[in-house]
Amino acid sequence: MTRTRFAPSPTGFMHVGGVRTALFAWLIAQKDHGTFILRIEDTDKAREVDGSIAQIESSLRWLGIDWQEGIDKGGPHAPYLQSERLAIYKDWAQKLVDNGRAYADPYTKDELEAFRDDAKTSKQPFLYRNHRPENPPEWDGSQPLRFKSDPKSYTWTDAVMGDLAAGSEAIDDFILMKSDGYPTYNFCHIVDDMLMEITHVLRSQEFISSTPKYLNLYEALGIAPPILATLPYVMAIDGKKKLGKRDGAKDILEYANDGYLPEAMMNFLATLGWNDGSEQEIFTRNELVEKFSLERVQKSPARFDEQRLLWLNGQHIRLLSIDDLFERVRDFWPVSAATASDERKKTILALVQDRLKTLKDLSVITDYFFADPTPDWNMIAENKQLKKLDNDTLAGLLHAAKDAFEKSDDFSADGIQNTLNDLLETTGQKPGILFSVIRLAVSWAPFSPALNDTLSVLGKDIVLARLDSATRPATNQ
RNA sequence: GGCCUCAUCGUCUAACGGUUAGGACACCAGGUUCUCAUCCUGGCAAUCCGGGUUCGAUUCCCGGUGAGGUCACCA
Repeated sequence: MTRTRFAPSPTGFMHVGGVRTALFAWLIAQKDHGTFILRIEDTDKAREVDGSIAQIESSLRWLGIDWQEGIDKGGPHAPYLQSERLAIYKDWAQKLVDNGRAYADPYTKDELEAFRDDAKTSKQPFLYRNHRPENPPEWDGSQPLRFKSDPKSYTWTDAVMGDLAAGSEAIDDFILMKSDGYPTYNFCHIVDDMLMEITHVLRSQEFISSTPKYLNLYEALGIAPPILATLPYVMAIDGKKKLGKRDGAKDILEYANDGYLPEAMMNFLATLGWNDGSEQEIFTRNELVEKFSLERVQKSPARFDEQRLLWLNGQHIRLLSIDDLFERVRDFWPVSAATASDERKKTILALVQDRLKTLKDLSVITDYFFADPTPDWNMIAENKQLKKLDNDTLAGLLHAAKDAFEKSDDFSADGIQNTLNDLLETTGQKPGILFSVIRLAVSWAPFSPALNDTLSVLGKDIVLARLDSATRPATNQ
């Protein structure tokens, strides 16, 4: 049974790179009806940031990634917080000491630094094992504990990268336990993955160089490594660097606040470095679970293209039913909509659904439905059709429209269209002029839905009032 | 510097050695009685370079080049 984990360290918010790793691990577990585990790797107390764990959890929940085992849920291999598992790591470290596969590091920081400087000046890679002490002191926990490696070359198969190889120079005596009593990632992730029966380890590219070290440790521990899958980086769109926090990677929750749909984000992240081989671009969550596979993950890094994310967001907004969309946009209405009924809001929502790229767009493009807009005469002066008309003509058109609507009993969209068509004949104007005048007079907005729909939703009283107030200043000018 | 990895339109990508190298985003042009958006149609645009292997290489091999990673008491 497939068991995967996402194991972030609580050092701040989640950005898209980290979320994608979690997503891929979750997808393969879902696909196999397996288990997805959230483990928190808090072994570096200096870098820890308060509130990170809660933020990681809410980021995953927002995206719709749920876990079956974790610090909040418990599970058969609890605890899932590494700082609560220190005794376990110490036990395993002791086993390695007893087997002669680990030893205390006797050097001071300065001595180590000197070794490194030597390596650097002679343009050699630094290998601690070249300085392995002959008679290391007994490990009492106050010194770092190092792995006594068995340098050899390895070939292994990566679920994404295929066959990989490295020589013995990639193997070194790395630190297992730090002098503060905490284990290093290099050690404890291996212990935990084994104890938690993880079947697939997914992580990003930077770990590829240290994989031979891990393979060496797996051997020393006498355990079979899980399936390893290396994910290529997500790159910043304009740079050649991987997308990281210091390069402007945004908190994934910022996208939620900016009106992005979690299913759009999931679709975007999944197809960033993966495709199913078909020409399908839009995937629902279920389709992703069904179709995802590590074999089709790209080997090379992909750039984070926000334009594509924006497009996908629009596509997913259009896929939603009005009722569903209505639930999603609750926090995005303009303040003027505060007293409007749900029914009215849904009617308006149906009109603007095709115009939304993000949920945040809702506020600006619906405001004039709820509150009287402020006339902006420049919109007429700058309109390429209307600026040619003199004020009397404009006022005449507005009066004609007002008269026609006043007499009309049918204020449905169809009825209004009939009135508008009649007006085209009686005024002898082109739609480009007549409709623009009316549209601006009732909305004073740069754009709006189809005129008949807009007027119908606004209602007869408001339409007449706005046409009237647009007439007066125009005649006075 | 050693070691490791990667390489198709600007971007994301497709193409079990044989295709006019396909699709999508973006961009440009046109269409849908007004605007914006949607939708539709069309356009622009790519196999890093050099050698092999082969009747035939985007595809396989070798060598360059370029990019990234790694060589932490960080993960």
